Amino acid sequence: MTGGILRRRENKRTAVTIRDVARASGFSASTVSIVLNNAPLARYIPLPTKGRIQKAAKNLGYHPNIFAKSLRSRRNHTVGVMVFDVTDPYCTPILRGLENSLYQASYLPILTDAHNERSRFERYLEMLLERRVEALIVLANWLYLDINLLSDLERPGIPTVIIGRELESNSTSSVTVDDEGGGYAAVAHLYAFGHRKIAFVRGPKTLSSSKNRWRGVQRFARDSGLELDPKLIVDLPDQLNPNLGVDDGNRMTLELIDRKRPFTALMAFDDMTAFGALRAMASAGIKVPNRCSVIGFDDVTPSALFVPSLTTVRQPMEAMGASAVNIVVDAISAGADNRRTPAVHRKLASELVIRESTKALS
Amino acid sequence: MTGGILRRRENKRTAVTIRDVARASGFSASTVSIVLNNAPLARYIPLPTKGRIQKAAKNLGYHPNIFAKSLRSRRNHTVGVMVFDVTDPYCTPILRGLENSLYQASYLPILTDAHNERSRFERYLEMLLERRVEALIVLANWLYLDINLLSDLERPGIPTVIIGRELESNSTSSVTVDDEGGGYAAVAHLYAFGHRKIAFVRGPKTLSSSKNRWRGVQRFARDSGLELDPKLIVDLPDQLNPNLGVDDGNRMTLELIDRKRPFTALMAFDDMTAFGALRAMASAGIKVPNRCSVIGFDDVTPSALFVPSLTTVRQPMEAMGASAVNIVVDAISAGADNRRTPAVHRKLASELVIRESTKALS
DNA sequence: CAATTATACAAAAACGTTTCAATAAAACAA
DNA sequence: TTGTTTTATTGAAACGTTTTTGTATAATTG
Repeated sequence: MTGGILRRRENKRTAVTIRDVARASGFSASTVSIVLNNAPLARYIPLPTKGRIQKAAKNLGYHPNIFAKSLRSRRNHTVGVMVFDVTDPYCTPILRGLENSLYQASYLPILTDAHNERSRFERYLEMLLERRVEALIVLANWLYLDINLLSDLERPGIPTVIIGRELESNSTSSVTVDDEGGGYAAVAHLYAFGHRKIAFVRGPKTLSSSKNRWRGVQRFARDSGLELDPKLIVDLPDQLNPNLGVDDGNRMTLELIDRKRPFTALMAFDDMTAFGALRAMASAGIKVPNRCSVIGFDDVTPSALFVPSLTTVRQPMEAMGASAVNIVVDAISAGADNRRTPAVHRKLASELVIRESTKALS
Repeated sequence: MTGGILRRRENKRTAVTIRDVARASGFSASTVSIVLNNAPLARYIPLPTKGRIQKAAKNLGYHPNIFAKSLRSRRNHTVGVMVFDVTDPYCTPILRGLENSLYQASYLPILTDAHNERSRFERYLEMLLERRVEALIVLANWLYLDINLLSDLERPGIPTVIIGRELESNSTSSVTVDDEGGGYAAVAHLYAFGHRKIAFVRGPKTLSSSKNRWRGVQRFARDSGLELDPKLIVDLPDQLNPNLGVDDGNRMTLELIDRKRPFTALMAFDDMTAFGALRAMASAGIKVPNRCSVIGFDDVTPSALFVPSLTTVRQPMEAMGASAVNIVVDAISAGADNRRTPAVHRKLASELVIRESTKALS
């Protein structure tokens, strides 16, 4: 009645094993294994034999037991992906990039989310290592707890790459965006549009990207002679939830407005902050971009949807994900050949995306 | 020099096994296993013995090899999570819910993203089954290719739940939101605010949530006597990318405006569509909510951030994720005890969230 | 005191692969 | 012819667990 050849030993829900294939094809389990895996020895096996074995395997619907396979080969084609907060829209495009490249390399990701809690991060790290993932990709978005996280990540003997942040010790690979260049480009854009009174909502001090973006701003200021007015600079507080960046951005912008120090453009730490700023401006009756331009950073998905759509500095997030996979996959195969690979550090260029929220001063 | 007791057999990077623990503690491997797993027999093992074994294990830094463990127990505490598009903001909160509940149950998720491609979905399904994931959670966001997907999902003999859609055949568990109730609540809200000329941008016809939300609208219309003007109803085209819903929403709204048929409120299929509508209104110079109210559906993260923030019908996404995990975890343990579980279908209530984009007619 | 019954542990048999070493036949070389 | 290499296949030994069964002792019973 069933189309296929068999149902398996009646009641017992036992899977078909390599020995079943051996029996059905009339060869030994060894030969079957050799043929089905195209092992080196397969060179000596004549075509007809191969054919019979493959046919038998297909007929029986044979799928090698992956546990047994892993036990022997000590590999499982799985990598651990650790994010600090999935709900951060910054994550998703990177996840997409990771997934896509992993798929092409026939790896599967185990996803963990630390909720920005150190203990949870450690527990997950433990779990992933116990499962013998072949590599670790850490998505360090909005990450404060770095001090000894570093040591945690250097312990395990598997390829590791961290996205979005470079560890002080260079021994762990990293993929970052050129924050400084991005910061530079952002002010440069405002400046080119004629803005001179520019307000800044900087990121939390402990975030390295904060520092780097600001460094870019300073460099541009020196290069161009732009004056950075301390009265127009505020800092986001340290804060564990990226989505709350909006509230902080809103609050800081209101404070800025409150200072009665006029400005015609505002550069926000990131897009979330910029959203908050837009809201603050709206509530203060300041039209964007007519009375004030606003620029963000990251180019998260909502930025294009907002009204007005947000001018921002795009991080090539999918590419960053792809790059990270690239690094660990290389390292994995190097490890398989007993070659040693040095850590690699890639810094990707950011790109200015001009939309509606910035406008030339008339 | 090293704090811990040992480095392992010098050069050979071989892990510490249960036999090492046995040797170090002076007991047999069986005993060690029994103690470390708290197997039933552990009842007969005196405390001192347990102590010595645990100490030895800790000293050696013993971690059971999970491959071997899985091979014996045929379990791996892993579930497959299949989404159709991670970049859909609707996914993230659900993912968070899934992750959180899985964590509590000590399961780890393998995440796959079908990119809305049938072939990719099938390949991933294959991969997950080969890995013997213990359950499957399918996140059917923005899903068109359901016709034989259904049969695919009923084949594998593992607990499966589908979020966001109910399959015609009831044999696969599902977690859905009360779309009809949500649709009802949405119009009811507009109606309560005095709106009578209401425009609708309905979802793609092939989406079951489209139909159900509309059914809710119709039911309210009957209940209240509200007249649904066909001239004020447009449909989103079938379309594979949820993020493009914004463009479509924009286009459809412009068309609606073009019809010169006045309306004071617009109900969009979902938040993405509503964002498009907001943009269309802005470009047509229609102020929201003063001249026209707009309501969405879903309550994706950006909805709260928009200016004006979006009134919408919230799907309890985290709860949906949690509920799905709940269902499969129950089914897994039922399966372990050889009990049979029937498919369960949960329909969660939606919740109206009133924000700035709707306003009472004055 | 003999006969049970608990208690405390261990040997060995799986689980399903892959791979090494062995064997045997065939092909080739001298 | 004999000896060597190539071709074709296999048995058995891992991989590191868990679990079943077995065997001692020690404690308990009648």
